[in-house]
Amino acid sequence: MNGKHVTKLGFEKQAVGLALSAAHDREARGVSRSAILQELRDVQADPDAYLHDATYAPLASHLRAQAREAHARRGTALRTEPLPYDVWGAHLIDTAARMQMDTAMRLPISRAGALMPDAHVGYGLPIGGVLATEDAVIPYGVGVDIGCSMMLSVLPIQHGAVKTDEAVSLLKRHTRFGAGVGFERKAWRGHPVLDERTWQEQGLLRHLHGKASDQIGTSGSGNHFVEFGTFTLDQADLGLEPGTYLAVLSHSGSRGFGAQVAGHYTRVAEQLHRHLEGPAKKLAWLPLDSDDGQGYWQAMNLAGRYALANHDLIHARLSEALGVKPLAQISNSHNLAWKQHVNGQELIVHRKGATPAAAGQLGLIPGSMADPGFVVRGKGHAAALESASHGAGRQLGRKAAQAQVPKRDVQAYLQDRGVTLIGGGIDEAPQAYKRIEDVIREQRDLVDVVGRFDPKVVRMDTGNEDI
DNA sequence: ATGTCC
Repeated sequence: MNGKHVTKLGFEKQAVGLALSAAHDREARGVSRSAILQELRDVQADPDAYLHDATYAPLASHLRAQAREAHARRGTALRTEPLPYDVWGAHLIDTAARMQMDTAMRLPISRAGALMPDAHVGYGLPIGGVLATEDAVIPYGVGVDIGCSMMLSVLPIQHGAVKTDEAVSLLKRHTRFGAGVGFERKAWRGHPVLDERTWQEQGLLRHLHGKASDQIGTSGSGNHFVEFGTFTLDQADLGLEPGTYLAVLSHSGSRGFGAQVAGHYTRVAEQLHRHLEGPAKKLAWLPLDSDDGQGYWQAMNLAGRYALANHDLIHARLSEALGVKPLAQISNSHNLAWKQHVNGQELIVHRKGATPAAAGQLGLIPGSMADPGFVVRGKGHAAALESASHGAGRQLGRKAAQAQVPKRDVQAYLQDRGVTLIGGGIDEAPQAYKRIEDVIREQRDLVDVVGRFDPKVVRMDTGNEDI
């Protein structure tokens, strides 16, 4: 037996050496050449069956790894030209975000996409990007804050019946903000999501259950907030009479748990796609039918449910402190991937900072710390992959905002609108965001406005510089 | 977005 016999069977690279070494082993045991060649063909045909074989295990395990890599690289070259996609509010979107979306539309797994009017640059896929892929999921197509979401509770309380001081005190007592933060032991409350069996189904999830439990019911940093405000309905909807109500609006995500899930699977995806370079590097994907693809899908969906559980507890604590039950509650995730039929085909639709807006579907689109947010109803626009913006979108990056926006301008903006702010930073200044009215106007074909929320008392994490 | 490297 020599290398020629083995390469003739189709073994490549390191597999040649491993096959040869196994063959010599069998020869030494007196097995005939033709029998050995048949054994090698059998291992080749079904490596899984030989993973524990005394002679062929190393070869079998290597063949399996080769097959996985080949599977991951299947059709791996980028298209020369991006697939066409529609853009809403193009004049509000900078070139860099458009270029990121172009790169995403060149991936071999991409089938359709759209850019929302709040779009701006992110890692990999731009924020405000919607991307449909076939049989593959991109961790950075969902983003770091997996399951980041909104929730609104409309309360059976006259607006104005809760004074500013009381609202400030309620927010300080019943919400917690910031990286690594959880409720203190005596104030901690659990949630059924923490009892799901899913946590036991992956090593990574078992490992992160403690952190998730510590941080449940809290808000993060950056653009996350919890606020009291007035909710105005011009006509009866949501089971409510027209009028102005006291309401709570929150923006929160999956905290450290989701961030670590994102980090882990992004590394796995990048390892699988070492050939991806430049702007495409962060768009590395996982085949959905691979162990890692399934693992990400399971962890991502758990992070989505966990993020909504955080909102549940935020709203439960505040409602209970006021001694009321919400009249209506609305929520939606805007950083997640869904299985969705697109032109009759089931695809994976990534929304990274985009609100699901199927026909009739309710959603929440916030403005900024001192600008209105809107309850919207989707119109199911096919070219937008049934999506809308997730907010106003950044106009200035965090650093640019710190450098350009004077603190007194932010204070004046807040004062003009009668907004009281706890925490917050210049990087979250209203002046750093696009005008929400412009963004809503650009997507009138994607959503109808149902009602309007005006923030009055806002709590955020403390930014780099307080306002 | 995240105790910004499992």
